[in-house]
Amino acid sequence: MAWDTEGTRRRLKEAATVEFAERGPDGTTMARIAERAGINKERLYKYFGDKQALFETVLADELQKLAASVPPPEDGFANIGEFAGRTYDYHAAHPHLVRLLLWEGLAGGPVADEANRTAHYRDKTRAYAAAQRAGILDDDVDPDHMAFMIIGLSAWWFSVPHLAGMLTGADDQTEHARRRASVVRAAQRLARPHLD
Amino acid sequence: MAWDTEGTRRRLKEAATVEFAERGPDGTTMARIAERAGINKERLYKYFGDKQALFETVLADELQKLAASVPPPEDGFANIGEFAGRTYDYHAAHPHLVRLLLWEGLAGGPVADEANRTAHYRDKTRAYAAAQRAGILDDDVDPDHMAFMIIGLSAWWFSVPHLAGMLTGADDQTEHARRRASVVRAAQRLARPHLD
DNA sequence: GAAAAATCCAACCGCAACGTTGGATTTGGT
DNA sequence: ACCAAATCCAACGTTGCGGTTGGATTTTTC
Repeated sequence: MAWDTEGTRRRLKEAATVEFAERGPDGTTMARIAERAGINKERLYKYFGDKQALFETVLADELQKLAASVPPPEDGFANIGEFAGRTYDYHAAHPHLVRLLLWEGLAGGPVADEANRTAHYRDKTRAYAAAQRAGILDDDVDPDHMAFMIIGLSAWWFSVPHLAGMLTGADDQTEHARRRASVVRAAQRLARPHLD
Repeated sequence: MAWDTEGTRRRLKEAATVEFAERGPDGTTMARIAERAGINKERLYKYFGDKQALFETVLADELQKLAASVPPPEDGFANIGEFAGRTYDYHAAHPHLVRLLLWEGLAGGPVADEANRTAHYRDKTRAYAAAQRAGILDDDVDPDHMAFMIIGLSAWWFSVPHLAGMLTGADDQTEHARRRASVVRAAQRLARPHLD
């Protein structure tokens, strides 16, 4: 088998993603990551530095994937509900991400990849503002807050799943669909113009 | 000084609340809790058992305080916006609680005080359902999901403060007021009946 | 075939944490 | 005065983790 340094790096990062999402930065051990990847623990340090750096790499990577998978719609949020729905779908398919995000916020350490993320959210806010000026979205709520709350509507379900469970019962197939529908409706009600 | 076992218990619990909220179950050490309380570490075990049990006690206690401080309004959610605003205010004044809740969800261990909490949420859902039947709230979204999302609108700001910061800038006094206003408006738009 | 790079392996250091224990000391009740 | 309960104190055993290191082994490259 040929040397495959990119593959090694990727396998380590994937294992780290799973472990970090599951147990958090504190609960995760470098030995477990290596074991899960089937690669010697010592490789981790050569490739990623220490644990904190590895965590930041993992999180930055996963955020990139989200941004690539759920781009802001070309219609300028004309169908904001479906946009929120697609965000919900992404989180449902990749529950790692929200968990990593929460671990990061709770730990209170450095914010991974902060410059890029800030720029990304600036663009997003601009897009919302443009949609408001165009009359596609209501301007009842400031664009940055609207962006933040739309994210929240989708992600909240995966942020406190035990609370969701106590309120709604176990989330089987039908409950999952029901939740998605609620997210879509809530986003519409929150952001679409209406007469009141 | 007289023996004050209740006071000892309370001081330990308060110290534990601060530490657990700040660093989470993993990051918190029993020694630090005792040190913060100014009480010998060994007392913790006599009073609360092990670390996990202490954490559950702390969380159950803080949830009781929230329920006592922000009761469902007597007007049956006629002013749902202000109700969400008061919830936001409580979280702003007691940022411990959301953090404890998130640590619990992420850790994935046993749910503290599950029976009482489930009952509490059942009642809450019933109250929302009644308000919907009375025409005070829109029935566009199922009552359990509405309750869950209203909680989310208030708590999301404190769940991912670093994300909020990247979107809105630092949260000084004015930003704080702005956020509260957005929560109030969002809750109204989400739940109040309107013609569309 | 030799040198260089990637990987594995195993052991190590230092440290910090959980939970316990055995006793000394203080306080309260009777 | 005496006994029981609450507290303090200091040390312990054990476990586990982060990060490093020195070398053996395999693969690539030239």
